[in-house]
Amino acid sequence: MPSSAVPARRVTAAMVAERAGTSIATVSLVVNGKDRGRVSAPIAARVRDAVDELGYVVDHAASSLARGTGDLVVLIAPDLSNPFFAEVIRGVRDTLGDRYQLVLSVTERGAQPATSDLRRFERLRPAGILVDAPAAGGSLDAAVPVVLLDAPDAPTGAVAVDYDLTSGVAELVAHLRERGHERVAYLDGTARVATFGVRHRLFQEACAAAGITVSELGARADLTVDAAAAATEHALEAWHEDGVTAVVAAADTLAYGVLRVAAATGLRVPEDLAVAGFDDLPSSSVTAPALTSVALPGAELGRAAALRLLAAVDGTAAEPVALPTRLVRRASTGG
Amino acid sequence: MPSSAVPARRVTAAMVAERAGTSIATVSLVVNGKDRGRVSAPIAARVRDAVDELGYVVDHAASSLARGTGDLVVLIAPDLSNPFFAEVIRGVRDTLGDRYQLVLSVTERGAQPATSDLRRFERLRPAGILVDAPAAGGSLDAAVPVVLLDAPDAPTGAVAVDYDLTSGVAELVAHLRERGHERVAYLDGTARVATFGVRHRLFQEACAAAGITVSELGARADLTVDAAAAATEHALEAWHEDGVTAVVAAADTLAYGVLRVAAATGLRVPEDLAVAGFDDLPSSSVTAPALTSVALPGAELGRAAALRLLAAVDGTAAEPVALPTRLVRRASTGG
DNA sequence: CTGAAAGCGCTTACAG
DNA sequence: CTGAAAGCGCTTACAG
Repeated sequence: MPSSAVPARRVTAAMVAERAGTSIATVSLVVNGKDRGRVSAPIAARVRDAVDELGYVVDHAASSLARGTGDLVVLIAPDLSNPFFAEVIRGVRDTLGDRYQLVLSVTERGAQPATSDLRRFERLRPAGILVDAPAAGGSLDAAVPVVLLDAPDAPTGAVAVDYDLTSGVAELVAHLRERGHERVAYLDGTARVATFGVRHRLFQEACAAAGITVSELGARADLTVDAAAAATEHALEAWHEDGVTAVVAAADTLAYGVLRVAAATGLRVPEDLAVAGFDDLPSSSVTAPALTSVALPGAELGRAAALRLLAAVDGTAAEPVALPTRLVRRASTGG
Repeated sequence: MPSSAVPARRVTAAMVAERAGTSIATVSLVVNGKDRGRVSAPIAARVRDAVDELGYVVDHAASSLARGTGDLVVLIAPDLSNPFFAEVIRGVRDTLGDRYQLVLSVTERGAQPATSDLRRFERLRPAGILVDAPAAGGSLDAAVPVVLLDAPDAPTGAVAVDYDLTSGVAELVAHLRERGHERVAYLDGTARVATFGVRHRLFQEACAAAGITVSELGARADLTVDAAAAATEHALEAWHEDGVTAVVAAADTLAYGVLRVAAATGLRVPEDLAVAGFDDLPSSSVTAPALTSVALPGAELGRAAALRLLAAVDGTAAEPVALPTRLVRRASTGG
């Protein structure tokens, strides 16, 4: 039989009640664990048996309609392909436990989560919504608890978890300084995400403080290796003429593009051009050469966000946080 | 105001009906586009105005309860962090259009989607479920249409879309043969996924046919760079003593681990050891050296799967497919 | 063309 | 301790 051709009959609470010789109300109490002191032990046992025998599962639509809210938690993110998110998801899931069911949603290619995405998911009556790297400036309130991840421009009062990039950036700039770089270029992302703005700004400030000049000849690209490679190809000669000896990219993925072009044009990394990124993706240890990067611990971000969502669901307040970051030195900057 | 502290009031069809001076039934017809010839133009217009003014959105729980099914499509996958999935997702989304809303679910770390995952999502009354790389042997029927992706062992009759790996593997083996390899090792994945079994088997068969010996000293690892590196470290010396000159990994991620260990131990790739993988991930063009890989076109897989799900939803039958694959030659095997 | 009403499958006071 | 009943917000015959 085709697995999709013979829809099994849906088992309802009424069927369970009939089999257990009791009422629907009692079934509901038992399956929701609200039977303590409300249902006698023998009846509860009969209900549980019937549930097992019939394979009953509470219908989500009916339940969340009656209750007003369900057990779904939605995580909206711009780009799940970034291995960084696997970590975030793991962190969220671990803290959510199995009282809640996590589902993910990716925005259209390149777009940041916006209010419209939130609206679309409010319909589902989720217990809460997590939004990663929301579009800058959008008002993101909803009829359900919302926690923002990596949203340094979140409006005051919004529940948000962020990275404190100052430590990581300071280490990066000190490292570049140590390696003798005096003139560097910055390869930014094109996405209008606040965290990119912060990375760029902090980097500029730290360079200024350390006496490093950031070349006017910055470039920007979509968050793909190909786009970054194209942007680099375009800018490389100008960088060289401008005396640039190092490129810092707003994300590891962008830095990969720089590495690819360097390899293709015979440029030695780090001797001719040092390269560094942000994220410290797993693959950054196997690029040619291995990539120096400001590590952004994804699982911790996910954990912190989930904790705050749970608090919001319970009506408890939670302080915003900023997680510390650090530099991972590798061959692309001479270790 | 905290974005999560002041839940906006939910707008219902009753509120829209009152504002438009009509009934709930009429509102339902209009918002669902079923008003042609059933609702007069002026009333329909008033309803639409009221919808806009109030920002009404049909409640998903109520709607799918009344209708029996909703507009959600669930994609269950073992590992979204693999950039391969970004492509699959893009393909699914593009063909689904916006009549359906796609949500994703990742299984617990390392686990393949199983029947229990299906059960959990049936509750949501989705229009259909897509399951990528399901656990081998599980019966995966559900009360909703299900399409399997990358499930070469799917029971007859199940709707599945797969890769035809024979062409890609044949090219890979011919390429290795051309480069003079006579003894190779295979680094398998540990996940009990059918597609891995197929890759391994086809590779062995093709090698046998081409007169290449596959070393008994195979290894296996979880689908992470770290795990693959550990497995490689463990096996490397034995491979060398066994006369192995090339390693083929069941996935690019695994091949990355081999590359890392090779680099760390001063082994030259491909001179001392050639390396190849499956997937052709975007980052495979920037590894050290760039990785030869059997390309598995993710977006096409997603598109094919979504098409078949739409057919199943409409009650139409659809033939299973096997998408063609090919080899991408790069430096890790001497191009 | 329009709306009152039944019903989707639950949960939760409420009365017994 | 137990169950009848109202209600969650829709959709869809059905009667007008």
